[in-house]
Amino acid sequence: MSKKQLIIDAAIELFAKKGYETTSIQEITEHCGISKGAFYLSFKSKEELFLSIIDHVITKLGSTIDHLVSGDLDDEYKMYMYFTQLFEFLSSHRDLATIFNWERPHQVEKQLFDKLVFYDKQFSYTLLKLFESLYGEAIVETKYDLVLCVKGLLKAYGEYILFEKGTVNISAITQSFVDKINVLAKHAKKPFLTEDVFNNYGIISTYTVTLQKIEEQIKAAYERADQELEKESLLVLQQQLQSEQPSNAIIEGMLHNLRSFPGSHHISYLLRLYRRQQQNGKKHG
Amino acid sequence: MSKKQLIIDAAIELFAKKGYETTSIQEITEHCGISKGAFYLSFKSKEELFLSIIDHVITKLGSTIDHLVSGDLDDEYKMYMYFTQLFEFLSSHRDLATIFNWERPHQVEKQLFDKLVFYDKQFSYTLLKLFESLYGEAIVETKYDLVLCVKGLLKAYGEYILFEKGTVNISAITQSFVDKINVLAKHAKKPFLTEDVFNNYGIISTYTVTLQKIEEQIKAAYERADQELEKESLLVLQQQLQSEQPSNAIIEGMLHNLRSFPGSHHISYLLRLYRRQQQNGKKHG
DNA sequence: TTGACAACTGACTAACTGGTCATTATTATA
DNA sequence: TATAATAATGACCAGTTAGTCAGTTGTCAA
Repeated sequence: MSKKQLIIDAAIELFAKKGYETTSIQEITEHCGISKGAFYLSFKSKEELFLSIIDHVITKLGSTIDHLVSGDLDDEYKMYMYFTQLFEFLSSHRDLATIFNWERPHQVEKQLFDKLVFYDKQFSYTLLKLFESLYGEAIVETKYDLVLCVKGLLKAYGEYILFEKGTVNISAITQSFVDKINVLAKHAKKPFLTEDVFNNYGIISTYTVTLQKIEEQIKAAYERADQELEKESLLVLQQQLQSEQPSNAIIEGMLHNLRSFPGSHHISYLLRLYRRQQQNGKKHG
Repeated sequence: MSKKQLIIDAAIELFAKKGYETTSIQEITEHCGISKGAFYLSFKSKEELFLSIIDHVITKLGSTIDHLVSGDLDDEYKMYMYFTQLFEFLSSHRDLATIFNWERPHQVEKQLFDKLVFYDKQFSYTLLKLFESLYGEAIVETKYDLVLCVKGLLKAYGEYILFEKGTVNISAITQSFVDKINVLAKHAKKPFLTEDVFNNYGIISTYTVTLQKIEEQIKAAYERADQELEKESLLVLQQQLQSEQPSNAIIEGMLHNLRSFPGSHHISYLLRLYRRQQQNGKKHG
């Protein structure tokens, strides 16, 4: 196992137990039997470690779940599988999930906050699309409200899973969960979060990826990067985005160069979204 | 305004903005224009300040809501009013609610953790009783599950209120919320959290107040106390609890002596519960 | 065996923490 | 006004923190 992974694993365990603020780097290094100096060979700072862990969990969860959404399964079954995976992930990566559940970044820590807000919005958007294709016209008035409620239910169920020390019956919990979604979708007729209010709240659909936002991320990543290849790749990437006719191949190549670099997953995510938006724009325009 | 209140107000503002761990006493004292030494004239430590804030919020919320539960209003209306008060409290004490929502004590901070867990259980219990008297036999299988779900929904709605900077339509939000509870109570038929599972989870009804637990709290309070009257009152209270025939009058008197002492509210809460338990025990035994 | 290079160490720094206490300012009392 | 009592101060303490860097150790090719 790489040193980086060793540190991440120790940190996840300790952050889950004691919290980010109250866990010192000293403790982390002691816990995995390396020196303090060695830590700074792998990470530039404590904050970078934390960002790294977030990327870690997003990548891990994303790789098991993302393909589900884009697959062409039956919608009902898709939803069932989606939450099964989610609950399974929670129960098999309890420490990781505990950190996510407990550790809330305050607005002060800008980068961290933005990132989590972004993933949250993405998640909401995924749910919205799922519900739209499942229930169609029936929930046109209540769909935004439904998303909010389902996220709330998820928190309650998730917390139960994290709390419960023994094994959890994932199948039973998922069935119960999906039942509730069906019930709410079918019978709840007094939405609070309608589209109007919703746009103010701005959880989901109003979030558009702009070139500027991506460039900000690239710039931030550039400052964290230390290897030449990474730095150059980020520069090339930025140039491509600013040019009139960006080359698909070069962009893909740069992302490939950056794949082991913390934060690159987020950038490529943004890029994918951005391109999808552009295509939709063309279709509708 | 008393110095204590001045500090509490400043602390609430800063804790909400920056978090408990990352807010220093220096910052708090600077924010209200007093010296560091003056802080320690009002509070023994940073932790006591935090415990004080919790008591503060519980007392504030409790005094506006508690009488509702014990009053003899129509159940449906009672539920509506209950959540109205709750949402109103959230939106008019946003900083306070933000702290409660974001700041999670880790098991390490034993006293704090116990206290919050306790209030959480109390809240669950209140909901359970409310639902039982509202829906009766219809939810006998699903009531524990319903409590869990409602708490989840509450988190989602509550977070929306905290997030939303402008004014919030409390009436609309409550109607929507109550509608969801009704829908879930009527139609959700696949409970996950049945009584069995529930007892393991142990959120609610399995929580029994023992004399030992109360004595622990008194002991902890004794160590925090600095005035003679408080100390003596706590000692007398403990003696009364241990004696064969505790005197109601003395206990009430001691609680009265302690009413301005942080934490006394919690102790009297426990005592009320304990006595209720004893009475129920007699009835059923 | 040598030497170049990378990996690693842990004492060290500067800043900050919660908390203390001798000193000073303010107020009440005589 | 003089004296006692109380309130408030901020320099100071011991401890901890993230982060650094001169020096040691290990590795491997020549």
